[in-house]
Amino acid sequence: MADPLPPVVDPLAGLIGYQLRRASVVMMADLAEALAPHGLRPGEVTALLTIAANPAITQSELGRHLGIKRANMAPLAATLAARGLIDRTPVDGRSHGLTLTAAGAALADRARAAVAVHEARFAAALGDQPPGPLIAALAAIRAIDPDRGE
Amino acid sequence: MADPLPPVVDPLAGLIGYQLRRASVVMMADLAEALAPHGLRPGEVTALLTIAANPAITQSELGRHLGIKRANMAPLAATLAARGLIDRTPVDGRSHGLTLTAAGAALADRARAAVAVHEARFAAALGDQPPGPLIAALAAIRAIDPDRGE
DNA sequence: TATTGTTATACTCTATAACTATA
DNA sequence: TATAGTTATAGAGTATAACAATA
Repeated sequence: MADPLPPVVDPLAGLIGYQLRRASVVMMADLAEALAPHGLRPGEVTALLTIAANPAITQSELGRHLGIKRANMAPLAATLAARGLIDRTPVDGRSHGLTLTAAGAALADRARAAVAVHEARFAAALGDQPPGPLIAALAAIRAIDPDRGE
Repeated sequence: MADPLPPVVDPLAGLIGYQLRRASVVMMADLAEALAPHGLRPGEVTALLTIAANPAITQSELGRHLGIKRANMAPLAATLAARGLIDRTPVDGRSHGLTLTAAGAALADRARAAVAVHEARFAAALGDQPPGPLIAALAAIRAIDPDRGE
């Protein structure tokens, strides 16, 4: 009979960075699928939900908070405005305050619900483990370079 | 005096997916910096270290294991071969077995050391928490869609 | 002088589709 | 019919540089 194939030896299994990256790819792909029916992508939802919680936040504040550079924030905000989801009103001569429109608030509500279902699926995968320590560990890793992405 | 700026409210802080993504970006950027002096990128190192641990592994096996599609594995393997880091020897008429050259093994050793230093910096950020539960949680998340990336 | 917003551009990673050759 | 490898191509996300307008 045929020799059983030797299993692949995985020298990366114990690496935090590797497992972090693989888990992130899986979860982002699942989130993208969950949001697609709403016509939204992950980055657009983080913007919508943060604007909902911070009316009149400026583009640069939003970008700093989400780790999105100004150069990449501009087309994102322009897209949301063109779709009638946010209003951009000048706060001074150079800053725009971002606020959800009624349509944007309604879509944010639907997106928030979709995100909650998606999150619950993954939280369940942790089994007995509560998500708190995981989130704390991830926040600690992020804090090593909090300015990454600004 | 000026009003203190109201702090930004973060509705995403409790989301596993968001923290996972942000932590992954920070850690991948740091890894890329740690590997740049060796002329390697993160994806190339995962390939080198996995080939080192699995001599004569085929491209498709390697890609399945690392979550890299065949279409993206081809140029990666071609680059490593062109740099003299791996040998590609036919196992049958259609598969290539990948093995490190002496230069590839030497570079893999240096890369492994650089990765260990990088990993230790991040493990230290966890403070009292041992990395085991974090890695287990990340592996559980990945297991929700283990075929992602094949 | 520093900040905000914008545009242009490039690089990396990931993805699908189509093709050839071989099992 | 399925698998291995390749090529071409497209879509996101992230990055820098340069610019105009404003603080």
